[in-house]
This record gives sequence, structure tokens and C-alpha cells, in this order.
Amino acid sequence: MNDRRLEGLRRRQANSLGFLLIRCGQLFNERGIAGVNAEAGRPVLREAHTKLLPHLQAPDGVRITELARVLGVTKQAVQPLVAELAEAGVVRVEADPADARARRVSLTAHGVDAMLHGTGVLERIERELQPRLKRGEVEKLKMMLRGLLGVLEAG
Amino acid sequence: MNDRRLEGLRRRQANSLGFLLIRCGQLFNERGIAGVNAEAGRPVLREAHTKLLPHLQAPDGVRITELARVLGVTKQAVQPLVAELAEAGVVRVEADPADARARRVSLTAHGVDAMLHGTGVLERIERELQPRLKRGEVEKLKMMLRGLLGVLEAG
DNA sequence: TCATATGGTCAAGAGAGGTTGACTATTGGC
DNA sequence: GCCAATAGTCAACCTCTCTTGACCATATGA
Repeated sequence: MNDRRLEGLRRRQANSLGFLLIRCGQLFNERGIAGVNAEAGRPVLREAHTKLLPHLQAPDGVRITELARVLGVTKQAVQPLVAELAEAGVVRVEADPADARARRVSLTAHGVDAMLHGTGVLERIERELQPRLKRGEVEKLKMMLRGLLGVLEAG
Repeated sequence: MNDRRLEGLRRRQANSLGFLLIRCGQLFNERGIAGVNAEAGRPVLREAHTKLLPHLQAPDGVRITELARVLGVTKQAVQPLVAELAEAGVVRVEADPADARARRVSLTAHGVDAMLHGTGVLERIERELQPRLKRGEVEKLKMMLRGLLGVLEAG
């Protein structure tokens, strides 16, 4: 009885940019995390990390408060995550030369390596998909996604 | 000192299909959940839901065990979530006519409405983005994403 | 210079989401 | 008809994530 409505739902989803991106992103994220953890032999990467890390790429580091703001949580929520990453040697926390109250979180050389490695895992997944995708289209897809990401991050 | 390496990282990420999809998907997901919750006036949708719901679109419903398998968790973990959605009238849990041990979880008419509404929120976000995107490219982007999603879900 | 705002920490606790283990009911092959 | 495998539930418990609230140190401007 619901079949017709379900069919309509599916068609509408398949025509929604957001839905398509969310599903594709979820699938890549799951496989990427699984891949990294499989190589490490133990769980080292959680979804919380993949949300925090993209915001740590400013050369001079980012304030805890700023991280909390962009993630939409309190600064207390960010603290344990930063502490954990600092413990693992992925980030460093330093005094802010311009404000003695503040501290700046930035990637260590090891942290950059880790992120390059993570990107490598995603690239491997992409390569495994290649045979089933049209070669030229993937490059075009990436180009459009870069443009879209710019728009999304701008606000 | 890390600037050059950070620059390299950024360039490599911007050329990784997985990275681009994960970031775009995250941003859409966050905004979609925020939009639905803002309209409801209270938090009604969590990320756990957006992971479970896409698997509930089979007309005859899905078994708890099957849901657990595709989500990669135990069936005990799925139970509270299904119970919560049943309580909210989004899904119905019925006996499986073919196996008296099993139960089938499926969307109610109200659940389909809710998912259509969620898709509508994503469409609104997409419309708000439209002015800053090239019109023809969005359609092409969707077409490619549909193809990619098919490949990803196939295995 | 003193009041107020801001950056950050510490502590206690709530709630989501997951686990393992023990259990019941039913199925299906032998 | 029996017995191992399967679907699901219940209970106890753990970790992660986040919150509120109290607190200290520094900055800033009237």
C-alpha cells in the first residue's frame, strides 16, 4: 500500500543534492575509518576526529574557543578531544603570543603525516572504485565538488 | 615551518574524491539536522536516525538482525533506536509472516511523510545555494553522484 | 584602576550508543 | 523427534560526548 509513496520518496531523494552527498560521504567516511583502524590493528580514529581535524589546518593554530564555535559545542566539550590528540602527538598546544590567556592548537609534523596517511586510505578506496567509474567523469566530479565545498564553507 | 607541508596536505585533500564527499556530506548533514530541529522547535532528529532511516525503505520492512548487520553493530544496539522510532510513530514493527521468530521494521505513512519533509529541508538548503552555483552543473553533479552511489552501495 | 568580558580549566553528572552474557521461542536439517 | 542455529529480548555495564556550574588568569575600556 505504501509502495507508491516509497517509490516517490526514493525518486525525490535521488534528485536531492544534499541527500546524495550525505549518503556518499557517509559511505566513504565509514570505509575510511575502517581502513585506518584496520591498518593500525586497533581503533585509533573516531568520527569525532574527522570532524575536528579539518579545522586544525591553520599554520598558526586555532584557539579552543574557535574550535568550539565552529563545531557548535562548548569549549569544555572540545578539551578532552584536544587533550587526547595532544597525548597521541597529533597536535600541539602552545601559548598564544598575542594573548596570554589563550592557547593555540596546531598540527604537529606527525599530525600532518597522519592526515596524509588518512587521505591515502581514501585515495586507495577511490582507486578500487575506479574500474567501475568513467575515468573522465571522476575528474569533473572532483572539480565540481571543490566548487561546491567552497560555497558551503563560505557560509 | 610546517606551512609547506600543510599546503601539500590541503592540495592532496582537494584532489581526493573521498575527502571532498565527506566534507560536503558533513556540512549538508549538519545543516539538514539543524533545519529539521529548528522547525520542530526541539531536537527530534539525531545522526543515528540519518544512518538508520535510509535502510528502512524496503516495502515489506527489514529485520532487526539485517539492520544491525548493515550498520555494523549488534542487534541489541539497534533495538532502542527502533523502539524510539516506533514510539514516535515513524516505524512499525510487525511479525514476519514467513518466520515466527522474526519481526519486520518498516516505515509508517507518517514515517514516509517525515522523510519527505527531511528531504524538503535538504532541497531548501540546495535552493539557497543555487544563486552561487552554475545552474547546469548541479544537474550534472547529481547525475554523477547517483552513479557513484550505485557503485558504492553495490559493494 | 577597577569592573566587566573573555580564554581556558576542573568537576560532576546526564544521556546516547555501544558492548557482553544469559535467556526464550522458533526454525530447519538430520 | 531431536538438536544446533537463528531471531529477538532483557539486564548490566562501559565509554564517549556533551552539558552546567564554579573557578582562575588575563585583557580591555570607561
